[in-house]
Amino acid sequence: MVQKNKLQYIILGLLSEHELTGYDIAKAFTADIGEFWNANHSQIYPLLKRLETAGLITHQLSITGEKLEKKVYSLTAAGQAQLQEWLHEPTTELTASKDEFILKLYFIQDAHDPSLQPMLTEQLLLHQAKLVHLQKQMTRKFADKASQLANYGHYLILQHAIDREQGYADWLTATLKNVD
Amino acid sequence: MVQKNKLQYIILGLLSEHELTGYDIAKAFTADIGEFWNANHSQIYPLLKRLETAGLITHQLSITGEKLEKKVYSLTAAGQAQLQEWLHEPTTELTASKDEFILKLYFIQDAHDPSLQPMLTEQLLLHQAKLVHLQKQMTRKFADKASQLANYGHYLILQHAIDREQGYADWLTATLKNVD
DNA sequence: GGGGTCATGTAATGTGTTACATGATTAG
DNA sequence: CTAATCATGTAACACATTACATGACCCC
Repeated sequence: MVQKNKLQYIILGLLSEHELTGYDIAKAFTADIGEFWNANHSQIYPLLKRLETAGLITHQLSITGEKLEKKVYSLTAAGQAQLQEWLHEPTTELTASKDEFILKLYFIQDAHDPSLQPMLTEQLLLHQAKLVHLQKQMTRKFADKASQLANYGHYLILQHAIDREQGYADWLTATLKNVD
Repeated sequence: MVQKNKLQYIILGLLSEHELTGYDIAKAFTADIGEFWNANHSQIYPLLKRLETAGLITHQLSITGEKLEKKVYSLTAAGQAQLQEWLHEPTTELTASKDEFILKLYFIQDAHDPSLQPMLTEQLLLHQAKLVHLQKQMTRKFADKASQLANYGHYLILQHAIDREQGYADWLTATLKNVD
């Protein structure tokens, strides 16, 4: 019942696609997954060890150049089963997104507060920049129908991220009009 | 840059409106603020002590009934200053929202996965229910223009929450159509 | 040979959740 | 009189971030 440690499922999920090193997994969070989850290598390396002890993953050493050792991890059958179990379990929690800007806004009582306009403008620029970044990713990764279907989940969440940023920007724009 | 304790600002912000007990503050997270941040009383009580030691808030005892003691906290001038500083500081981080459903979706490669349809439907019901809840709050709290202006920040973020849920639901609906 | 990246780890600290613990008041 | 809520706290644990630490490889 106690649904915990989601990072482990992300690791299992990533390994279900490709063999990866801890370093590769950490990088994934600066790329696409970073849109929906964050993790640092200091969290990942210990967890990889725990998952291996639990029999969900294994690794084999690989040498790059003369002596640089890499641990290339892959899923075991037990790990694959664990991943599938998580995927097919109901998802009933709607986690509150911790948005600092929204928090600040909440405490601005006065509709004519002079800081409102610059604050909203600052956020609008941030979200517009993110939107452009996401749209570039979309055209780069999913230009044709075939690539969309080949990695459908990824395509869907990228579309969702774009919609979300567009919605955020629209709300900011509409609010700015009322503030002027 | 040091990651700052944001909960402290929420407490300062809440106290800038009214005097409150720790219990009241905890309750605020099950109400409107819960949409954007979470905190339990076990986190709040120790922080209240820390904030008081730091001179940002004070409390006075109040007795309910025969002997039930309440600590009613209020902002000091230093606390008010700290709150204003935070409010007027730029907000440049766009925190990744940790959405477990999106995470699961990411790992579903196959566009024809049979679990896709029930998963999307489950989420749609959740987000539609939340949307209805938020819309009720909106009509209950901000029916007239005067109440909107009296608590403008609150009005804005409630509108944003509604837009967000509507956008989420729209995306799910559109995705379901493609999955059928 | 130097800067950026690849690669792996631990330590210290900070934040968040669940459980433990107690007792008073109020509304039905 | 009893269940729900009011009210406050601590302890243990889980999760997350930043800093510390080391060394190899690759391209210029």
